[in-house]
Amino acid sequence: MAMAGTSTTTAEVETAAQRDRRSRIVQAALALASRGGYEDVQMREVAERSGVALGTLYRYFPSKVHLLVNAMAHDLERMSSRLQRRTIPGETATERVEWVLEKATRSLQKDPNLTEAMIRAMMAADASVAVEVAAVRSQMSGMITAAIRGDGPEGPDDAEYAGVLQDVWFARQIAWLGGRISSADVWRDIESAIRLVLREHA
Amino acid sequence: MAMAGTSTTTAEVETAAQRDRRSRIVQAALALASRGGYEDVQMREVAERSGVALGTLYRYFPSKVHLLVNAMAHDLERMSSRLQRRTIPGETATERVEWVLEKATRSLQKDPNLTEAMIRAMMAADASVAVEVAAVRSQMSGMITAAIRGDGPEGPDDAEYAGVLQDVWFARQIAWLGGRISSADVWRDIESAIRLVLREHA
DNA sequence: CGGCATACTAGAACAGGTTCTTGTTCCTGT
DNA sequence: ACAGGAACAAGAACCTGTTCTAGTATGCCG
Repeated sequence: MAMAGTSTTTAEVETAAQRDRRSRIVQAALALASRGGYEDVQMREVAERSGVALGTLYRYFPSKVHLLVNAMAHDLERMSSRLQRRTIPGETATERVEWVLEKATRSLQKDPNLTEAMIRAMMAADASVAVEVAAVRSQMSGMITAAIRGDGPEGPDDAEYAGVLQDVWFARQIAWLGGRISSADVWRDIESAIRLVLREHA
Repeated sequence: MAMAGTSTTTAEVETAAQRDRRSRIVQAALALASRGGYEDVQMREVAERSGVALGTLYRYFPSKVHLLVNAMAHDLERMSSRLQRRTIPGETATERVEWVLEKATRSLQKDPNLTEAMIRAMMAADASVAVEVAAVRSQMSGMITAAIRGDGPEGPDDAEYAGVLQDVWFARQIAWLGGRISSADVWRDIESAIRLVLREHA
């Protein structure tokens, strides 16, 4: 009885082959998402393309939503680390946040199908995906707060600003997916929200 | 050819029996949503409970999302017309908006399963549901702008404020559904967004 | 009344996400 | 090397939203 734990069980570590499978799965999902959006990411085809059995796919990602939210976190991570490697241009917080969010928006909307798949997955996420969703939000919050403070000190309300802006950002993306506003409106509305939230932040 | 139109075709009018069916369907959907949320609203059971064939259900509401968004619009309409019949209490725009949104939030969260079903449907809505979704948003915007102006004149930015607040409101509901924040946090975050957006509005 | 389009019923059929079953392969500790 | 369990493959099976089919009922126009 004693010493229950990490002996025979997998625990946390993955073999190289497993990292490989996981990566192939994510790549297949991204490719399919890019081709036809959320509904075109079919689990049977993801499995086939990544050369794993359907059951194995479900062992790695317990649902389609998990898979896509994971892929989104992965994408944002890349973008975020690219950002950290440079100074965000702009004199004011407003300018810097506009720069960052425009870059993020543009980068995502360059591939509308992929964006649609990711946003839709974020929206469909229930409590079982909380951890993955939190990772995505944390990435975005980090980018926004970094832009707010520029090279200055952190403000006490920065996190709150970032939260509201992120909410608006997602909501506008959904409105776009829902055909209620155009792609151009997305950016116009986000920009206006930035000015509204960050007014008086010279 | 001439005079195409409302002769034999159904056009817009519904017989009493049809209004009745439609109402029974919505009621059945609401009951099921209240029982177990979005996933418990199963189209076969809605059909059975409302005494119509599955095909007929789909004639009235072309998808589960249409059905639930419609139900939500119906609900908000009741709430909105109740609001219009009284004066919103509060000295400042902030107080009045807080009053209205808290009432709306509380009213919805009194039945969490029902709320979950409706919000999830709103999020899942694609372009084909744009009209119904627009109706819901318009109801909410109306309530918020009415609260902002109180008995005063309409401000030029009221619609924008209402839009941002509504985005935050929905986003916080989703965060709650996604298990990322608690029911109490929902209200705290919305309140803080109201103050942020409406600051300096005495 | 006789057509005739439309609405409706009952139920099968289809589609894609998810789960389950059976047999095989890989890894780990001894 | 080997026993035993975890991971995997292949595919059937299940569930629920959606669509389709065949037959029946209903209302309407001549």
